[in-house]
Amino acid sequence: MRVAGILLVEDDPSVRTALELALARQGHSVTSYATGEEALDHIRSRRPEIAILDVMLPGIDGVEVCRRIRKLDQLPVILLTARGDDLDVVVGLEAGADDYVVKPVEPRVLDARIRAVLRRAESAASDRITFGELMIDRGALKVALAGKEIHLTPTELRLLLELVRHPGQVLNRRYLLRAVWDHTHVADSRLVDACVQRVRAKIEPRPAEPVFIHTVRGFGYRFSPP
Amino acid sequence: MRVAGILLVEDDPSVRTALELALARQGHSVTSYATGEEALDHIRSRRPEIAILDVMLPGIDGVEVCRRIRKLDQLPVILLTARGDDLDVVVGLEAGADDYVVKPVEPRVLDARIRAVLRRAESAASDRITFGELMIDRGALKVALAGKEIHLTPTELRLLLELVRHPGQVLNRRYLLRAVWDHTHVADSRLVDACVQRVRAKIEPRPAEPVFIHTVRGFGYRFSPP
DNA sequence: AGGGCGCGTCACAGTTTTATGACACAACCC
DNA sequence: GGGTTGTGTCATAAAACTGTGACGCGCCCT
Repeated sequence: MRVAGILLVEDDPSVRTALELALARQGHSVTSYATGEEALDHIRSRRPEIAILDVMLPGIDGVEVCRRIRKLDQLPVILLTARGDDLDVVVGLEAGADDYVVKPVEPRVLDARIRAVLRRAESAASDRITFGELMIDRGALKVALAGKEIHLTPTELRLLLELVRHPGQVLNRRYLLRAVWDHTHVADSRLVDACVQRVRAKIEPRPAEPVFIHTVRGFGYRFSPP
Repeated sequence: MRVAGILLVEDDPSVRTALELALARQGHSVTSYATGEEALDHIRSRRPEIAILDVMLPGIDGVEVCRRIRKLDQLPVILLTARGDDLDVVVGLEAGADDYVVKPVEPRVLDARIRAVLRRAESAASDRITFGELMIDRGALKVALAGKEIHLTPTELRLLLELVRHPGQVLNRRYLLRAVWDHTHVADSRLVDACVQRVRAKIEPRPAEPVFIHTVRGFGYRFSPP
């Protein structure tokens, strides 16, 4: 059975607990928060596969959380709302939600929706992408250079995927530490550098003059296709 | 739903019509041509968001069309080819294609590829500002003058970004020292001047008569676009 | 015109940042 | 248990960056 890391945001404690329990019973692993702020704070380190957001939240509402998630990520989002607020549906979908579920919801229905959204997201995102000679298959988690498959270790792969997710953008070490490792590390560390070197040694035809992962002195690293 | 203006080049009428229909059904707007010449003739006026090119074409083949498109534009390109011609893949990617799809292709798969390529192109193009000939990409931390990339050191870049953040405003040295450096430096030194000078040497076409960073005697410096 | 002052310029050595390879330890797999 | 692989840390080398201060010029004021 496919299992997903779910980020749940719901302010009503009884609803939250009930959903958490139901989803856990379906085999999902759930992390939940009562407010959008908390969720946004932790989204990078927890790296969920899908977010389920109540629309009515204290502080930042679910639609706004969705909008912000979309700015950072392709993360699929399902919005939860009380029955029959049509306006919400339009706003929610405009904010980039993948699906919309009306409360109260049967756990099995929610589970089906989650799987549908994940399947869709997967088929859209799992296609391999190519940057010149480099092919990355995010579905199969495989990397190939000039048609030859290359073995990357888990950490190396996470690092590469993180860089590739933001092509052309400079990502600093702190960000990478939080995104790829679990921010449980000291701030000053050459860890990122070391891992970048390892990835370069594998994917760069000439590691001393990298064409994919560029060093931006004083700031971080940037993945940009040749 | 996101909709794209697609330029399709395919010589086989039945395949062309089928693809056109399928893509239109996914919500895209499609313009199609049977030959590369026609496509290149019209590419400027139609301004598509993405090109889908069959590799085997009478006259100029798809790879060559791709190469020529790349000379004029950043336009994303997906190549279509018959199954299993590995050589084509390499040549195609060398010509600068963004992705490569083997015929026959499921419309949904092609659609997913299109969206993936567009998403990538979009996120790569964000966060830039231009002042006349000067282009500053804050995401990629790149600066270019008249299309030519210019290397700025970290401090130079931070200084330029700080100035650019307040276009038209005069920023004094004390402010700049605190914003760009770590206010751990002596207030009176030629530090800021020296750095401004270094930036000017790189971005000003005629450093003696600056058009971007102006000196305001007695107060500080002002960035104002020409 | 003369003086005062602010600014531009420059070279370079000390400092900071990154690359690289070695190594130790942990996790994992027979 | 013995070997293999993955990962974080460190030492060192190499490269790049930057502060400094002296000097000269030109602007501005009287």
